[in-house]
Parts: sequence; structure tokens; C-alpha cells
Amino acid sequence: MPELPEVETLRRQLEAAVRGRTIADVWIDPGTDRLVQGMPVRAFVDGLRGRRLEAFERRGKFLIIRLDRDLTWLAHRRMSGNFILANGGDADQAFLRARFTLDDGRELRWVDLRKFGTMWLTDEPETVLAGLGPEPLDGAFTVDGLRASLARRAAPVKAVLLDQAVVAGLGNLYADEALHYARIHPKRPAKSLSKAEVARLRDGISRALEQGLANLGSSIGAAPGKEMSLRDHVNLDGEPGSNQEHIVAYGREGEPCLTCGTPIERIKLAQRSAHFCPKCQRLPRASAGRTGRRA
DNA sequence: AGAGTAGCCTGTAAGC
DNA sequence: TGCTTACAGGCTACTC
Repeated sequence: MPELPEVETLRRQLEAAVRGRTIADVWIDPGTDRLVQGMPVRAFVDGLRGRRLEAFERRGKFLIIRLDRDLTWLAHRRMSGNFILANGGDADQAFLRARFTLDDGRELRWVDLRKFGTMWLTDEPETVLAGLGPEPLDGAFTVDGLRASLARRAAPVKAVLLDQAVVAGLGNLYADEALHYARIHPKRPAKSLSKAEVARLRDGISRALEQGLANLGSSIGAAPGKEMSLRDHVNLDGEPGSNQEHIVAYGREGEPCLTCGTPIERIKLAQRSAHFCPKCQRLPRASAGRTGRRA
């Protein structure tokens, strides 16, 4: 699923491939009625047509495309949104929800099986991005800052890591990976973490995200020899990333922990799966019950 | 205000 | 074989 590494990989590829091009035409599938946010579809289409793609940025899981006339085009891939660059007029594309034809005849295709993806066209992008926490690969993402955020929360640390106000860009996959690297049980109350544990968590987050970036993202459905299903992340060329080959926790239920060999367990937490090694990521007795820590 | 959860969506897989 | 149900999950809206 698209999290920070998948969105950042896409950003880099878009910048290299289409920066400076102009949008010649736009088509939105009428059945994808949640795609355009904050304005009528007609206004979105009219507003984008003729705009130049000047810069590609990212904030959390948001892709930010700066246009001329001080306009900003934002896209959020949510579960299954993919941008694929194609030559115009190719054979039909499964799950095609929108098409952005460029002035050189190529087209950016928005392909989104689940139709959860969203886009905005605005001169006030900060409104859309309001409430996002620090960028985890920035120097501004410090141990002290993370510690202060976690100290206010009694909820399981895994659930808190998914809160984009605490740190921007983590999703279910990289949160599991980060907690495994940090050797912290996903159910630990966020406020119960020691300073040393928060430091390990911060490093684990960086490590998981950097590794995802180095491998052009994780594409869980991409088994060797199998046709790419478009159920999850593909890159601008339609090809999967390779980080699924380097994952230590997510989706590895029953498989041996790469550190100690203990089978990875899966539990339901915050309405989604959490994967962890019961030996490397122990739950202290004080955390097993309520919020722990008796003063 | 923090925490928990239904719902959005659709294809795949498991169960009967 | 064919139908039904559960599941995957980012995020918002809602309740307690």
C-alpha cells in the first residue's frame, strides 16, 4: 500500500519524467465521484487544463504538484491509487479512473482499484495538509519531539504511529517494520516507552522508510513470475517495487523471525493487522493490562 | 479530547 | 460449481 516510500518514489519518477510539461486535457471517470475534493469535477478539469507541471513535492503521503498561476494539485493514493505514465492510445487500462493527457501526447493515468484516492486543486494547499506531523526523514523529527507526542497517548504505540499528526507518512506496513527494528511490542501503551525505547523507535522508523525508498517501495502482491495485479503499489512505469523481498515483520505471520527464528505472530489492533515477533518484541507485564506504570 | 469503530470500495480467497 | 462471507487498509465521521 502506498506509504511514504511509495509516494516519494513516485514523486522522484514524476519529476524526472514530466516536469515542465503542460496538461493538455483531463478526463475523470464519472463513476469515481469521490476523487475530486473541494470543488465540482468540472471546475477541477477546467482548472487543470493548460497548466504547467512546475515542481513535484511530497508531504507525508500527499503528492504535491506545483503548477503555474500559483495553483497546486494534490493527490493522495490512499489504498490503491497509482499514477502510470503511458503513451496515448494504448490498449485499455484496468481500473482507469482519470486520464491527464500531456502536451507531448503521453498521458498520466490514475489507476485506482478501490476508488479511495483523492485529489485537490487549490491555491491554499496548506489547508489540505493542515494537521500533519513532522516528516520522519527530516532533521526536525527528533527523539524528544516523538517522545513528547507519545507521552500524551495511552493508546497502543502501533495505533499512535498510524496517526498522521504524530508522524507523517507511516502506514500499516512500515509501522510494523519500525516496531520490529525497535524491538517494541505494538500493544505497548505509547506513554509507557522509555527514552531509550523512543530513540530505538525513531531509528527504526528511519531504517524502515530508508529501506523502502532504496527498493522503490513495497508491492505485496508482486510475486515472482506472477502478473502484477494492480492491487497495490506500482511505480510510474507500472512495475512493482522490490521492498517486499526485504520485509521483516509485515505479512510474515507464521514465518520465522529473521533475528531469532520464532514464528511471527499477527494480532488485530486498531482495526488492522499488527505483525511482530513475540520474543524480540516482548510485552512487559505492566503493559499487558491497562495503561501500565504504577507511580 | 482521547479512544474506539463503522464505512467507503472492490477483487481475491476461504467456507459451505 | 456457485454462492456467500471475510479480508485487505488510509482516512473521515461519528459516538462514548
